[in-house]
Amino acid sequence: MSVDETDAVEPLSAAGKPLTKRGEATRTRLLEAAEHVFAELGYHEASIVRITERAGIGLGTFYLYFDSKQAIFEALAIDLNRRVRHAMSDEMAGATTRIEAERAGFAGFFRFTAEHPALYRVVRESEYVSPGTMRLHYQRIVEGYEEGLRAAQAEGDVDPGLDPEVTAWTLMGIGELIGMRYLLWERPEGQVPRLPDGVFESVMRVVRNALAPGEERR
Amino acid sequence: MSVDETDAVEPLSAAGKPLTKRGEATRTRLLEAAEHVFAELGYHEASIVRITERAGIGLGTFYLYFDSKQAIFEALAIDLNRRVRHAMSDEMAGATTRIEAERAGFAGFFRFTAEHPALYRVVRESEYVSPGTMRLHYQRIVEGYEEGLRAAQAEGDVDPGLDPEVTAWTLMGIGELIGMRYLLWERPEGQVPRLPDGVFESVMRVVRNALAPGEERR
DNA sequence: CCATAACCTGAATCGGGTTTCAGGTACGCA
DNA sequence: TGCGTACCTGAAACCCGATTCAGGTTATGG
Repeated sequence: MSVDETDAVEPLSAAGKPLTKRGEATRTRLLEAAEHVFAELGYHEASIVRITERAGIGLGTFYLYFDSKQAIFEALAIDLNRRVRHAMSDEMAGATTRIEAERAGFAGFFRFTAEHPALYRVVRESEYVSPGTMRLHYQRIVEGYEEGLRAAQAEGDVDPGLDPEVTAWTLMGIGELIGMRYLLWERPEGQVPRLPDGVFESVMRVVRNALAPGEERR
Repeated sequence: MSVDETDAVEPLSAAGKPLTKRGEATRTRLLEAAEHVFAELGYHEASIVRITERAGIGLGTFYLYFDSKQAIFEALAIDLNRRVRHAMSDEMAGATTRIEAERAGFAGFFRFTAEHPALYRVVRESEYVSPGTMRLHYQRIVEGYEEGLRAAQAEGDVDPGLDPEVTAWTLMGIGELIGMRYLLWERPEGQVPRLPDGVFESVMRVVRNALAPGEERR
């Protein structure tokens, strides 16, 4: 699951110039503020003023770092995408079988979702704000997934009759709706939620069934 | 799968008065126009003027039928929800085994999605416009689903180790992302798209694997 | 300790869309 | 054919926030 290739990160100003330490810090504060504000209010209710206020920065300063409201939204979406993919692949690092990898990947995804509800809010809303960005998000996740499934099929870990691309999309769909239902809808006042163990195990059972080759089942 | 109980439909004006034939027709034209306009532009880009123009109706008339832009959006979301559930349950009517029912339900869902891309656009965006409406949508679908799975477990058609609620959400997730990817992203210029057979069969294989009790697999 | 880049500021401009309102128009029943 | 009810209309009032701009402030290295 090649996560790093895609992600060259060098912070630039709106004009495309490289930034000094100070500038970079300001840019980061804007992105952090944007994560909270967009997550709380959604794109249209959110305003630049709120973002800059939360960042403790003057309104005009915003435009030194981003061309527009849409631009910071896209930057944030891409940043969240990079971070969730890293969260997943970090977690999967030690896995030996495919099902172990799936379990770890899902765990990483759910953990990240719990800690960063903005992921959902921003990615799902990007469909309306910046469709290309949304596609990028899903495609980047599916890519690695598909690759992993194909390899696991070669190993005999996964039902060889499954189409890796389609299967990758189904698995992503499972993660998406389960996360939405059990992590975003039931959010204990101000706490980071946790997927109930029973739910996680149930999901993994569905996934195991779906992928298992031959007749194994427990 | 009790679809009808939920759906009492009697068209009212914004003031809550019942409507004559003429009024009802106007209301319907507004909803139809809204379906297209919201699907094409999304909530915020869409404007009342565009909706009324498309409906061939004066701007002011709009407010005789709906309190606000948000109100027609919600009405449309609820209408689409009702229609997609009917599409699914109609298709499932003849099925005898659970897997047949799943196949039929998915087919109905995909057909409806292909014909009414507004379903996705509106339901997914309702998360930002009217969160309660979105939850209603998913919950209403899951409800019937869960019930069906429980019954199928009793019949021995479905792995008894699965949690019906969680499983219902995973299946809905599968449908959602597959529909998005293969029906909304690849939309032949102005034609109603169709899920490639290969994709449909692959999805059904995942579903069959996921639900199958014991060791059967083909 | 000065020069010069890099960075910061927020009042004012500007554009756009929802909603209201004051006044018509069509339909159907006596 | 007259009259009340239900329906229709679009110009203008109103609200709101993204973006610009003319001019400060801070850091750094010579």
